[in-house]
Formats: sequence, C-alpha cells, structure tokens
Amino acid sequence: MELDLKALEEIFHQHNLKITPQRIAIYKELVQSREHPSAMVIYDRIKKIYPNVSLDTVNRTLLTFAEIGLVRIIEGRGDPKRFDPNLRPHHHFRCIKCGEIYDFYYDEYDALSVPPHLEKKFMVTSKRVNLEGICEKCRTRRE
Amino acid sequence: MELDLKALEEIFHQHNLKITPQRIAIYKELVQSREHPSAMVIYDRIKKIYPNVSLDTVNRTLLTFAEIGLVRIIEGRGDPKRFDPNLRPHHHFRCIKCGEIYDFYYDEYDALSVPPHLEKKFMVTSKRVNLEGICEKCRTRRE
DNA sequence: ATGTTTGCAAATAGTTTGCATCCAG
DNA sequence: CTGGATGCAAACTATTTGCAAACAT
Repeated sequence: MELDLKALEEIFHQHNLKITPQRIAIYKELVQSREHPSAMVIYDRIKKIYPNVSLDTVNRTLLTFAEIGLVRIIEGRGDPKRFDPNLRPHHHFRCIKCGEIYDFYYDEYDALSVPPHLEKKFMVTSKRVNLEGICEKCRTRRE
Repeated sequence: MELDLKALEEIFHQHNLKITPQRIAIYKELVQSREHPSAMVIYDRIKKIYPNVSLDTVNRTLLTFAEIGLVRIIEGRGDPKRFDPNLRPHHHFRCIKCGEIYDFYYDEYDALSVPPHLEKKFMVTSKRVNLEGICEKCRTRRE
C-alpha cells in the first residue's frame, strides 16, 4: 500500500522532483502515522529528528505530494488539511466526537456504479463513501 | 426540501434562537443559492440588501445553523467552509476543475448498508457518497 | 554549475473572540 | 426590560508567498 524508498525515489524522478531528506522524512512520517495527520502534526514530529525543517516545507511538500497523486487531501469540514498516503481504494469513517478518521475497505463500496442519470453529464474519476458516527473509543469512554 | 418562513421560525423557537432579520436573510440566501456557497459568498450577496450585516454574523449564523442541524457543512478539502441547506438525503459530485458541487439523489446510495465488520465498532449516523470528476461545463469548455 | 528546494519572515485568507451596543421577546 | 444577537476591531489559525541561501543532480 505505501511505497518503499526505492519506489518513492522512482516517483520523484518521474515528476522531476529532487530527492531531499525533507521529502523522504515527510513521506515516511505520514505513512507511519495512522491518523491522517495535518501538516502541523507531521511538522511537530519531524522537528525532533530534523530540528531545522520548516513548517512551510512540510506544507509545500504535502501539497506537492497531493499534486502528483502520492497522497490525498482528506475530505473534511475545513480547518487543518489532513493527508492520507493510502492509495488503495478505501473509505473513511469519521468520529464526530474525537475527529479521528478510520480507513476501511469494503468491496461493495468500491463496486458502486455511477448513477445512470449522471453518466452523460459527469465524468467520474473517484468514488468515496464517507461514514460518520461515534467510534468505539468515544462510545465506551463514558457518556 | 427547504423550509418556508413559518417552519423556519418554528425551528428557531425550538432552539431558543431569536428571529432576527439577519438570520432570515442568511437562510433565504443560502437556500436560493444552488452552489453551496461559503460564508463570504453569502455575505457579499446579502450586503446589497442589508448593507450593514457583518461577515462575522454570517459566519456565526451559519455555524449556529449547522449546530442545530438546519444546514450541513460540506465535506471538502479545507479552505472556505461551504454550506448546504438541503436536508434530504443526497450525495455530492464535485468537479475537480471548477470546484462546483452538484447535489444528486440516488436510492441505491441511500440504501447502502454499513460494512458488517464495522457494525460492532462504530455507530454510524451518516452515510454519504462523494463522487469526483469533470462536470459537463468544464468538459465542453475546451481542453 | 544551475535550477530546484529550502528556511525565514512577512503576507494573506478564513475564522473566531471580546466587548459595547442593540433589539427581539 | 433583559438576555441574547449583532457589528466592529483585534486576535488567531492555517496556509501561501517572496526571496536569498543551500543543496541535489
């Protein structure tokens, strides 16, 4: 699902992007974070290893990644953009209490067909199902 | 689908919200805009009729509406929040060129079942399908 | 070498907040 | 009357941009 270093560098080459330590670090951090972090969250973590990366670089890099299709910007209700390195077709459940976003896989959703009445008007390139509700943690955690 | 004045005032009462000209105007403007406008867009339009409403009021009002479930904040990729007064179950197609968001109705999507493996863990309160692609306008408009 | 990328600082966009005034009930 | 709602200005958060220095190729 995520790329190893070799494949990552290959992608960079394909898009004429230089292989910089920042880009590698940002991608790695994003991949091993399971919670679809924002630029700020990634920045905070990376700072500990590379104290002189700037938040701007994290932002620019993530946007670059999004442009070349390496990551997706998650659909949400504004505020900090959050990023998803998972390129396999998948869907999201968002907890309305804690804001956590969980990936899940479900063939039935992947196989959804485009509504016939839209097919003539729109060229559909992506289909995603977004579920919302209360996650396990928040449900058991009182209330 | 949208509420008439009577019903709207009724809703306000139910939530102990006062009936102010600003709230009425903002709701009306939102309802008759078919393009899921942002606070700023609504503000610009309303200003022409009520030159002294403030953008803050528009923002606060829309957030209040969202809290009481009168409107929904649309799922998007950050930046300006956009609002949807359509309470009927429906889904969205977003054009990746122009950013326009189109409502559509499709029983098959409404009837989606929650994946069995999630049912134990999550309490699902909302299911939405988001399609993306190129809309008719952008497809015919060259390129 | 050289063109891209980076870090910094400043600018911008969007939204939120504090507070005095105003107005709906 | 009176508490909630509004308008204004300032604060804040997230993101973007200009530019010189640094780095990858």
